[in-house]
Amino acid sequence: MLSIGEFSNICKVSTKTLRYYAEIELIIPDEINTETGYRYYSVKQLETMLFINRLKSYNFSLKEIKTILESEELLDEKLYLALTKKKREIEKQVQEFKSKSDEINNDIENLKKGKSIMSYLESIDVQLVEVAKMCLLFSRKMVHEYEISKEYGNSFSELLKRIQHDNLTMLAPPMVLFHSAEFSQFGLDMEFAIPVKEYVAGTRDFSPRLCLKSTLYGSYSDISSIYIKQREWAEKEGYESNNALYEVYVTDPSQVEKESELITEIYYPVKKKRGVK
Amino acid sequence: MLSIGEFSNICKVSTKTLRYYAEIELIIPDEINTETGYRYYSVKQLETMLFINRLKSYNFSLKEIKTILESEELLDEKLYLALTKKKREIEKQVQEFKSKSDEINNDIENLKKGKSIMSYLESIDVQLVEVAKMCLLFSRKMVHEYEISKEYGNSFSELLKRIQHDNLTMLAPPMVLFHSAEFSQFGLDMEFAIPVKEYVAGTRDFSPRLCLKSTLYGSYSDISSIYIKQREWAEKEGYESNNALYEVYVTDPSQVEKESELITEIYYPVKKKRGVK
DNA sequence: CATTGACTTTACCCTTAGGGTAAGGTGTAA
DNA sequence: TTACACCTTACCCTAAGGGTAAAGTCAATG
Repeated sequence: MLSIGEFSNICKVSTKTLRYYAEIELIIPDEINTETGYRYYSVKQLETMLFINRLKSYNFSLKEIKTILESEELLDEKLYLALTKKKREIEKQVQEFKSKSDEINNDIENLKKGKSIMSYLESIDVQLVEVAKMCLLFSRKMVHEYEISKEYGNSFSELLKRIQHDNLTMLAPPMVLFHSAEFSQFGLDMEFAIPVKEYVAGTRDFSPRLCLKSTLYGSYSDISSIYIKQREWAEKEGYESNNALYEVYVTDPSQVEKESELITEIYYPVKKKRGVK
Repeated sequence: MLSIGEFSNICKVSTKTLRYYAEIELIIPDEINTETGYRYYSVKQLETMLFINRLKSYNFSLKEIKTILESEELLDEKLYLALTKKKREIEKQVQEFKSKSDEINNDIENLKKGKSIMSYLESIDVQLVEVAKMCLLFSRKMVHEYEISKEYGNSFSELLKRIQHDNLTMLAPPMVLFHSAEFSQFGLDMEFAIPVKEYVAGTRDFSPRLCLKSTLYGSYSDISSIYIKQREWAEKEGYESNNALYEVYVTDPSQVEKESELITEIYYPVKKKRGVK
């Protein structure tokens, strides 16, 4: 039997770690003196520790390692699945890290040229536009976060089916109106809509009037910079929010191959602030 | 002025996070109502938040971001250095992740063949050998962890200088004896030594007698598996530790290009346990 | 046999970047 | 006035241990 110190020295794992692992029942000393509480490990446990370290080096969490260790009989099958999954995770991470690295490089180049790394903000343009009244075929619902991307597909395909079935005339690309800015308990209050020519059941008038309009090229993850630019513009020019924000999907997300080809117009309905010239 | 909720919605950062950032003074609301404690952010702070998010996406810690933000005047210089450093970190990580991925692949292949992922242990061989008495030119000292790799170079080059100066005859590659298994407050008790033919001042007899001998090919990071195999062997055959462990550097680490070309012999002095046949 | 020094135990606090929840105060529109 | 949405602080939780203290234990030494 090996004391915790000996075990620690042999497998190069701190005693602190060994005590922690015993606590979470990842590897429990084969023998514990009931009087003194001293932990004694068997030589056999050295290999277990080696196995744990190997999985740890593959970025498995201790919880994951524990479930693998506990699966006695099917260990190799479980291990195979776990390794395959972990490999995919790691490869995804590698991709992410590489793009981060590219972005950093880009910023570094900008800095060398004396440009701020936030200079991309200047390329976002905000226009004040008057949007004409239109007739929307719409479908408004509360959508939960986890079903949001599914709901895009569902709702628009429903609307498009309706358009085809009733032989309606699409006047503009599909759009979504956000009647709430955030997820409540019931989800997000979204209105999926397509401008059509004919006034029929299930359509309504929509007249946003004055709007700030910006165009987002590429990934949706940069959306906040658009919101920010619009806010800044409004603040500077003395406008304030007037209605629910909406977006127009100029390119069809389901038809676009690369995220970078997406084009989305962001409309922020505003009105002149009272007391501002 | 924007309430915390508005600010949160615009830049897509949770209110919880905003409160936390205020607490650690990363971004403090421009105005705080002294009566109600309500936080109000300025539109200008939206861009700061965007900047923070960008750095966060590059894996900067909040502490790092804070120091960057605090460097007002030299911001661009500091930023440049920080980005360059972070890029190197990320690229290093990518390399590490890639080798992990390769190792996982290797394990997966083994599993497919029905071999355990720990099967590499079987290729470590442990031999019981009788080591002849030798005369060591030695230098024993307490070495701290942070100076250990430096100390390898220093100590051996001193010993080699001595050998050259005194015209001694080297009989075997350099070695290190570990008189303590772990770092104490004063470091690790290491004896750097080279077997020589001549008995002169600064030499001593060394007679380990029976030893378990294993050879480590490649990186030192796999050392614990060797220790473990030797322990297992000793346990199985009824031997126990008899003296300080030592290593022989068959290849000169300073001359070897790739880690994988390193060859190190691990000697574990043992004796037969009493009461075992 | 007693003492010393190395080893071990439990217990408590700390780390990152917030998430979750509760209890209670605030703002505003009907 | 009353809802109801929004805001506040306070407390506990996460993962994987590191650091430290106070106290108990082991083995070798004198």
